[in-house]
Amino acid sequence: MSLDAGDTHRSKPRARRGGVRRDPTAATISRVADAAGVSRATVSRVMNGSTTVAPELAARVRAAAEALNYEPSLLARSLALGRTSTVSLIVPDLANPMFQDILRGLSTAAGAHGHRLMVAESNENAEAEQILAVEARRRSDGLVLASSRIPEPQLRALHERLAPLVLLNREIPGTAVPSLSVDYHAGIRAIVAHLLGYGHRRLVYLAGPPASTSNTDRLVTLRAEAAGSPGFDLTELDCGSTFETGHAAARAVLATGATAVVAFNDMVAFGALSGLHELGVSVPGQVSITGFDDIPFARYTTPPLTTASIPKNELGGQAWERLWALMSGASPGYDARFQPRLLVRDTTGPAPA
Amino acid sequence: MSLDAGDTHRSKPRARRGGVRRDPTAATISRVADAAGVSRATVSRVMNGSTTVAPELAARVRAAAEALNYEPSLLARSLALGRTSTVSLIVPDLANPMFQDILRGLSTAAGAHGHRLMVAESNENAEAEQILAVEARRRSDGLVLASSRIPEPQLRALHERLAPLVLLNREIPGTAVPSLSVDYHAGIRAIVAHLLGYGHRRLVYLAGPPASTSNTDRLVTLRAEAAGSPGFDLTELDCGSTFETGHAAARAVLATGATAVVAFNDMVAFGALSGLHELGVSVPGQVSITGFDDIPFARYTTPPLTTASIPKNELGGQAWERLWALMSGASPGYDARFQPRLLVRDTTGPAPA
DNA sequence: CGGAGCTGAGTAACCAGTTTCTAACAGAGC
DNA sequence: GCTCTGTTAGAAACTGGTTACTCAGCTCCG
Repeated sequence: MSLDAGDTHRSKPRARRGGVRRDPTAATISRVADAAGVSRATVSRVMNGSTTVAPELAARVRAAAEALNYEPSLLARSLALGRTSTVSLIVPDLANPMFQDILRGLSTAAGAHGHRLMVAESNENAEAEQILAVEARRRSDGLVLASSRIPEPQLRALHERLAPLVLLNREIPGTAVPSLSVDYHAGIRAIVAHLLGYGHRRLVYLAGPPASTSNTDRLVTLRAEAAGSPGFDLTELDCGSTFETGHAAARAVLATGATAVVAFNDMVAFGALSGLHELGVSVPGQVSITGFDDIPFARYTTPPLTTASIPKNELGGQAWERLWALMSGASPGYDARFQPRLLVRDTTGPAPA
Repeated sequence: MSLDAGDTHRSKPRARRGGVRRDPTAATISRVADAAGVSRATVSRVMNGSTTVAPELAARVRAAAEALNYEPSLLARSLALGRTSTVSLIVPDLANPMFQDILRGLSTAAGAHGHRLMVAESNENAEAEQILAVEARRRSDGLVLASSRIPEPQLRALHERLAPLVLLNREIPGTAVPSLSVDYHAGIRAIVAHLLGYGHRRLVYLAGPPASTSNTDRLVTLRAEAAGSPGFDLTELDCGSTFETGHAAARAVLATGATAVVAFNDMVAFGALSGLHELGVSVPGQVSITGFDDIPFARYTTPPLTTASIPKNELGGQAWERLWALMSGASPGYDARFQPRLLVRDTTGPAPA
C-alpha cells in the first residue's frame, strides 16, 4: 500500500493533450484517491460499500471524501454501469390531474426500487411526443407512455427503439409491449345506462382530442349504444380536453336540444357545467352532465360531478411493475384492463318532462 | 486515409480485461467507425456537423450510422462535454396548476435554447425536497426551486452545492442567488382594500403550508392591515393548499362569524366555496371569498372566483433567463418582484347588513 | 522545382467512474 | 522455516463519447 499522496492512480501521468478544460478543483474520484493515498479502485469500493477494504483504509477514504465534499458523478457512474436508474414518463397534458395521479403512482413505485422518474409533457402534440419519447428514453432505462397520441403506424415503427416500454391507455396490437388500460367501453355503457334510466333520450357527447384512442373507444361505444336503443339520439360535438373547451361548448350543447351531456373527461364536464350555469341552465334540472376519471375536485364542484372513477394510482404502480420486469429481463405478465366505477353524484337527474 | 474496415481506431486493441459486460451488438461510435472505415474522431465530427470532413467521407459515415441505427450516447457525450443540456425544476405540488404554468414557461424557454427540463415534486416535504434538489442538480446543469419549503438554515447551507440555482418565491438574504418572486404583500393589500371597500370587517384567513414563505408574507401583511385598521377583525385558520383542506375548513369558517374569506390560494378558495355551498351558505350573499394565483379554472367556478393574478409563465421564462446567464458565466441581472393584479369576479360582494 | 501554407483525418489524451486481474503480504499448516 | 492459501488493494482495461495535437499530402508561390 502506497502512502504517498502522489499521483499514484494514473497509469500514465503525462502532460495533458486532448480532452476538455474543466474545473480543476472539482471533487473527483481521482482527487479523493490522491488525498487518501489510495487508488481510484479503492475509493470506488468504499463508496459502494464493498467489504473487501480494510476498515482503517475505508475510514481514511471516507474522511477524504468528506473533506473534499466529494459526490460521485452520476454521469460517469451511469456510463460505466450501463444504467441510469431513471425511468421516464410522457403525458399529453400535465394539467390533467388524472395524469398527475398516474405520475405519482409511478414515481412512488419507482422510488421504492431506487429509481428516479423523469417527466415530460407533449402538450397533446404527436410530433413533439415522438421526439420527446426518443430523447427521454435515451436518458433513462425505460419509458412509460401515458395515453400516447402518436399515430399507430409511427408508434409501431418506434416501439423497438423505445423498449423497455410500457403503454397506458394504449396498445400496439400484435406486439409484446405491455399495456395497461381502462375499459372505457364499460365505463361509457354504465354512464349511458344511468342516463337512460333517468329517462334521457337525447344525449350529446363532448368529444376529446381526436388523437386520443380512449376518445375513440368512448365514441365507438356511444355509437353502438345509440344504434342499439331505439329512440336514443346521439349528437357528437368536437370539443377537447380542458376547462376552456368544455366551457366554450356550452352554447352548442344547448343548441342540440340534448338533455344530457356526456363529457370526454371531468375537466370538460366542469367547463360545460360552468358554461351552462352562466347561460342560466339548471344542472341537473334541465340538463344532466357526466364526466370521466374522477379527478380530485370532481367531488367539490357545484353540484358535485357524476363521473366514472378509474384507478389512477394503480395504473402508475402497475406500470412500474411491468417496466421493472422488462428491465430485469423477466416476463411483464399479462396486460390488464381496469374497470371504471360509476360514481353517481349530483350533476345527473331525471330528464325534464 | 485508411480504407480498410479493421480496428483502426483503437490505439491498443488488446484482449479485454476489466470493464463491463455489455451488449456487443449495440451501436456505438466505434462500430460506426469500423463500418465506415474511419476513426472515431471522424464519426464524431460528422455527427456534430463539423465541416472539416470531406463530403464523400461524411456521406459514408452517415450511411454507416444509418445502417446501424446509431444514436450517440447522451451519457458519454455529457461526460465528455461536461454538460448535460438539462435543467431541473422542483415544485412542492404538481397538482397545483400554478406550478404547472411555471413549469411550462420554464420548459418552453429552456427548449428554445436546446435544453431539456427534468421535473420533480417534493409533495410539500422539506426533507424530500433537499434530497431531490441535490439529486436533480447532480443530473443536470442547473436548478430552479419553486416555492421551496426547505427551512432557511438548510437552504443557506445547501445553496452553493446547488448552484447554478434560481429561486422562485423564495430568497436567501445576503447571497447572490437570483430570486424571482411575487409581491404577496401588495396582492394581499389589494384584496383587503377590496373587501374593506365592500364593508367587510370580519375576515378569516385560510392559511397555507407553514413552510411556505409566501404564506408567511400573506400572514404578515394581513396582520399589519388588521393592526392598522380599527374595527378590522382577523381570524387565522390553519388550512393547507388543496381543495380538500379548503372544503374541510368550511364549518370552521362559519363558526368564526366572518363575512369574508381570504384563502391561501385558488384551490383552497374553491374548496371553501364548495364546502360553504354544501352548508347552504350563499356566496357572495352571506360570505365573500378570495383566492390567489388565478389558476385556469378560477374563471369557471360557480360563481367565478375573485382572485389575484400572477404572471406564472413569466416566472418560468424569467427563471430560465437567470439560470442561463448563470450557466454561461454572465450576470443574472437584478432580482424581480412581480406585482399581482386583482381580478374582481363574483365570489366577492357587499358585506351582509 | 522546392519550401511554405493549408486541409483533412488519425492518434491519443481525456471526461469520472467500475471491475477484472494480479501481485504482495500475512497467517496457517506441515 | 517454508509453502500454501486467502485477503486486500493496485494496475489497467473498459463504458462511449470529444478534441488538442500531429502529420501526410496537396496547392501555391517564388
